[in-house]
Amino acid sequence: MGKSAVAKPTNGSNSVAGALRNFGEHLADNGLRFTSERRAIAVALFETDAHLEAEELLLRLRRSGSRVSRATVYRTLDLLVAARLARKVRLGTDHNLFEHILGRRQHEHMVCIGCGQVIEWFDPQMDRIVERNTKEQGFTATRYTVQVFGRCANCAESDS
Amino acid sequence: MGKSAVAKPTNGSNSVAGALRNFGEHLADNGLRFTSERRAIAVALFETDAHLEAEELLLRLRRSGSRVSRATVYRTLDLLVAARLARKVRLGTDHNLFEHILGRRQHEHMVCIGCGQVIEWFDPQMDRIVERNTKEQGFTATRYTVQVFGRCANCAESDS
DNA sequence: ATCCGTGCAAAGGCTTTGCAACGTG
DNA sequence: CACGTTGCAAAGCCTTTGCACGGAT
Repeated sequence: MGKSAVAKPTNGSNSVAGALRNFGEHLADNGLRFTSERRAIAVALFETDAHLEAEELLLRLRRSGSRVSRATVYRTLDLLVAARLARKVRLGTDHNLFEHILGRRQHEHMVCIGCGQVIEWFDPQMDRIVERNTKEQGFTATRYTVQVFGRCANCAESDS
Repeated sequence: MGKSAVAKPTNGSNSVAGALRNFGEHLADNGLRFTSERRAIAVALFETDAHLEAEELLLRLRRSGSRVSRATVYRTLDLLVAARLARKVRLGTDHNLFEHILGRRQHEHMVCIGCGQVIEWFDPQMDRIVERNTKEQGFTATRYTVQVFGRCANCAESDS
């Protein structure tokens, strides 16, 4: 398990530059090209800490003038995941969300079923629990995800 | 959180009868009918401890002579989930799996990316971790799920 | 030239839904 | 007779893919 990254400030503009460089290297290493479309998509994902669906990302790109296609968005997001610069997560809906992992440490999610808000959380004990239980089964874990559903403070309050 | 059920032997034929009764009550409470199709689908789900996709369930039903439609399978599975007799889970694929919860205690899953095997596990500390972290956020959790991906003992071994 | 990348539209795969026919209370 | 149910096929949705065109090496 535990590639528990060092805690870093979340997403400063300089780290975006670094991540772009990493993406470029990953592409080069695989004989792929760092096109303007790929760059635009990577930047759009890197510049937000939100969990975006492909469609929303496409929208943002279009609003900022990029004319990339939906297909390229999906293809590039897969590349970013392969490059370990992004994560694809499923939070109770029928579609995928993408989040970058620029200097963000490993974390899990809480999803408010009232307003949809997503809260990130991290507990150092999670690794231990997973490790203990997988070892017990002779299982070698490579990754795990936890999703908690419920109501956030605001929504719980407005439950009259 | 914690509706951590009492641990009971998994799925004896008598508990199936009980669950069918519960299902019938749930339907009656909501002005719905306990049809032969619904009964057949419930039984098919109750009699296995596996995690089934709707299609597989449909196949089993057809093999055993029931001529239910795919639509009815989906509709009934939703009813079973609403009745809290089944759970719908997503284990890394693009489709849902269903599992009954007859006297099964709360549990999480480990999925082998080699052979697809699903191992159930439970750790009493999970509840505490979730409780502690949600409380910290003023979040009221109603449920949570954990999925661990990796290789099972067999598959890890055959990694030459 | 070769090979990778893009856009578009079509195809895919799972799931839901509209609708007419059907059965029960 | 009313109303819930079912089956079928069609529609929906997100995501992937085939293909021809274009660009970079």
